[in-house]
Amino acid sequence: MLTSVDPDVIRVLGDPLRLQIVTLLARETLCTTHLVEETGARQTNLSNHMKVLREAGIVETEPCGRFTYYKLKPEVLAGLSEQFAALADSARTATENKRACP
Amino acid sequence: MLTSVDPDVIRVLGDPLRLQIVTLLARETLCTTHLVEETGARQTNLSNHMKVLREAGIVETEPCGRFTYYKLKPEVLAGLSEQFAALADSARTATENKRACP
DNA sequence: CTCTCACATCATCACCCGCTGATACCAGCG
DNA sequence: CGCTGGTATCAGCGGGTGATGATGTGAGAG
Repeated sequence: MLTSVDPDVIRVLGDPLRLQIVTLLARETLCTTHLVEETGARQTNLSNHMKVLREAGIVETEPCGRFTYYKLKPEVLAGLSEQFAALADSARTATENKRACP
Repeated sequence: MLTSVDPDVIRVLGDPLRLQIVTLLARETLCTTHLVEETGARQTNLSNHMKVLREAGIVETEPCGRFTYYKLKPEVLAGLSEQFAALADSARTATENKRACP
């Protein structure tokens, strides 16, 4: 399969702050306040990034009183892992598949 | 390990054109001319992206006469795959690790 | 030797994107 | 209820980034 990885998800994870958020969320479920403390970013900035992550389907929200908890969707990361593994696998055999010079 | 994935590599792969290039190179080793044909992008544009991919350590160049062949470095993709797998694994158990509301 | 082609580099421009401040919304609590 | 605090949304600004054209370099053909 010519499974090209979904560029959107990768682009979303390409931002350093968002990647930090994802790394934090991979350890524990956190709410916005915690993320503000951990990252040092402004709340409004965080909220923006969380929206991006939400729309990319990487995180889920879970309201708890007036707090909003975020947790990762492991299957998305697992999917990425698989797709990269497939690319790596394909790349290993591609070294010999050299198209002729024109 | 709190192996946060390298943001640089991911950001490089976040660009749709570069991801297309990587997908193509995962199938066969190609030179710039082939990539121009396949992607429809300008040569100078391609060369820019190839430079980015080269500096990110994702591809290797192999001169062949006056042509330059590019091939992927599978270990980079494999590393990404592992790191995402680790994140996904960690995320699966993180759902219960909910930090208390402040 | 010279000319041509493949490729890389440089400088420039325009545009997208993330950061910021202001503001609206919603849930508890008194 | 009204107030307070946590969160989301919106408009605007500035910097980073990708696309483009001109130019340089090096290898092979004639």
